[in-house]
Amino acid sequence: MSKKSVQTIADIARLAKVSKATVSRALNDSPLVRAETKERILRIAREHNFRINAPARQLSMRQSRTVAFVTHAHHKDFSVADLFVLEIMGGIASGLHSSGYDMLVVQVDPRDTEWAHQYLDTGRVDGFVLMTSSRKQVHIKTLVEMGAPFIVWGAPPPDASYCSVTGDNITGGRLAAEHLLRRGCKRIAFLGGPADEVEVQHRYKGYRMALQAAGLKADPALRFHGDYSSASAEAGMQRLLDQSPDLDAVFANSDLMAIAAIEVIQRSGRKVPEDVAVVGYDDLSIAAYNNLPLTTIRQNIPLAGRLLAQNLIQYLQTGVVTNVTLPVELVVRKSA
Amino acid sequence: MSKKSVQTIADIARLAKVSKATVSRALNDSPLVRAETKERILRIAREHNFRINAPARQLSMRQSRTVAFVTHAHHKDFSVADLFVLEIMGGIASGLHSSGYDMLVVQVDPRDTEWAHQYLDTGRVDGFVLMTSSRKQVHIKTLVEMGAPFIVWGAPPPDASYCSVTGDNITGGRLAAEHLLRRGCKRIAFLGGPADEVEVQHRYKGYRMALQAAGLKADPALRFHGDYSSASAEAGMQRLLDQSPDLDAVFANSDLMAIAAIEVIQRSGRKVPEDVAVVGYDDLSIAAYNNLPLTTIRQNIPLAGRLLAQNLIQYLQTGVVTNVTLPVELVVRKSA
DNA sequence: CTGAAAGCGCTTACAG
DNA sequence: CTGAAAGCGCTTACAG
Repeated sequence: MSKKSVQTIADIARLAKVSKATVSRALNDSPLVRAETKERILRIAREHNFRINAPARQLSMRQSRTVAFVTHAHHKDFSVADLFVLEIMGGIASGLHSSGYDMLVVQVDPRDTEWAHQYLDTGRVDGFVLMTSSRKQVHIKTLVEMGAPFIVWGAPPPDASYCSVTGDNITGGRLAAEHLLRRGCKRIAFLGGPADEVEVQHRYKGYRMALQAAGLKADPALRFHGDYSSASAEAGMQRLLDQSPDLDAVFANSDLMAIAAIEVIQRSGRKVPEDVAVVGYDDLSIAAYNNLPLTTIRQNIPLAGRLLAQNLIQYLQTGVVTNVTLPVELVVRKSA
Repeated sequence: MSKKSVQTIADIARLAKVSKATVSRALNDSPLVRAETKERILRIAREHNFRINAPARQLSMRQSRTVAFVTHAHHKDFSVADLFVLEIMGGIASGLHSSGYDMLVVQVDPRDTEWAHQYLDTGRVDGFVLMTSSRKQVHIKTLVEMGAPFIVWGAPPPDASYCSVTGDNITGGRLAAEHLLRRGCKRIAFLGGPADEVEVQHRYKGYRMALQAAGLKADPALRFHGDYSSASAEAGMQRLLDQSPDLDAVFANSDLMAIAAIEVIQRSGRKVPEDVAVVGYDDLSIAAYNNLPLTTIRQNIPLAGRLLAQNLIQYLQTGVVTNVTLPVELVVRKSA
């Protein structure tokens, strides 16, 4: 109601006594317009609170400057199990925002194969950022075949031709095990995520390397793979304890798994970290807040989010494929 | 690359030997087109994997079918303190999705007053959903003055002319206190959120009503207001314990506050729930996962999210203003 | 440096 | 029920 008269570049053009083309150029800071003309136009636009129409611009330029953050909740609804998603999403949103991009969040049904088309072919988004949970091979394959621009959080296969950012999982596994060894632990269990994930394999590799360097070898009986859920961690921890009552440490593949493991350990009458030391992974905010603050491997999640955003945008604009590995660090608190 | 030939309704029109207008009508399921014509067009569109161009449609219809979820992280980045936001966001996204709307997440700087214009005046979104944290009076005022369509989570002032959905806070407070009274507690502390929030006032009112009905009166020394953060809850709980060492129960205004309170209580050498019973609020997923599972007042958060979406869309389409109050329920677990 | 004109891909009065 | 045409508000060759 305030400014019904000045809504389009045509209005500005009229006021500035130039053509729409010139207004458009001025607004886009084109070098093709004389400095004073540009200034005058910009001033008028500002005075009248002019805002360029996004859909018109998108239609004309054939790009949306919008990126879809694709995810699906672990269960039906988002819960604390999706805390990682929340934390990284903040970083992604902020990274996109600082480059003038918007973030659409799309929750896909894991069985849906049309979602990418639904968003890309309609011109609603320019690209996707995928989380580990939505990073099924079939999805990646579809995206690659479509020629869809995307970036994934997580380790790519060696021959991957798409963008990714991932933590340094080998070092992460090594750091966790080394810390535990330094504490004097000898029977260190590996409470892992899914065995078929590269990340998990890398963490195991780092863990094994550390053990070997200490003259120990990885005992298969001390290895368990869950799915990152608390439930799987509880079951796994129980099983490890039953099979190997002498274990004196656990390296869990996520903070949530570590928290669940600690409960099981405590319920068994053992003390953490005295009887069994536990190190987690991720350093989610909850790790520090936990009843027993977690010793864990920090992945710099907000930074990871920002890099996902930046590198996807760079890919969109230049076609450059980047694969970045983020350093991780050990954060010592109370659980080990 | 697969279908360079069939990208627009003009292509479909050519194939179906009708006009673009007819294709458009068929695609929009207009009653103005004969059933068989419609079917034929739809079939052709499907066969060629046609997807309508969103920006063109948005430009033409002057609406984006996109809604902004506006929030700002408690701290710089999202953390477990924003779990409520994550959980409700899931509901909102799913509610929007089922009506064919998309969700943009926009993180606003609390000092920014331009954000609404930036998204609405540019035609990027049709409306906003605001969380309590972004629901500052100044923002609401701006939105109302702009005539911006929006809905807020939280209790509106009695004379509000905008949409809202909120929990039944009076009943929530009453239920919590009644449960504690039923357990035999007599000295029940109120560990509240900000004193100036209607929600908090309502919860206090319900709490006071329950006490009065039991012949007790609310002791001001047992009342503390924080800001929902763990830190404020810790400080508050400590103070309450110092001032009133005889307290035997706490009604915390969020699950996160309850969890923090429990820690302080336990550190003081008291047992929960034996010495001090604690009830939380919200029933976030973390309430059940907590080391000591929380007795709490459940707000059906996913449902709340879905209603926020639905009612905003209804407002966008019909102008009908709704204010819904969601029932709450007591969930008894271990902490009280 | 600037403008006239075409084009982006839809929708929707208007006319039949 | 169907179509021709105008219009949504931008951008960008093209010509000067």
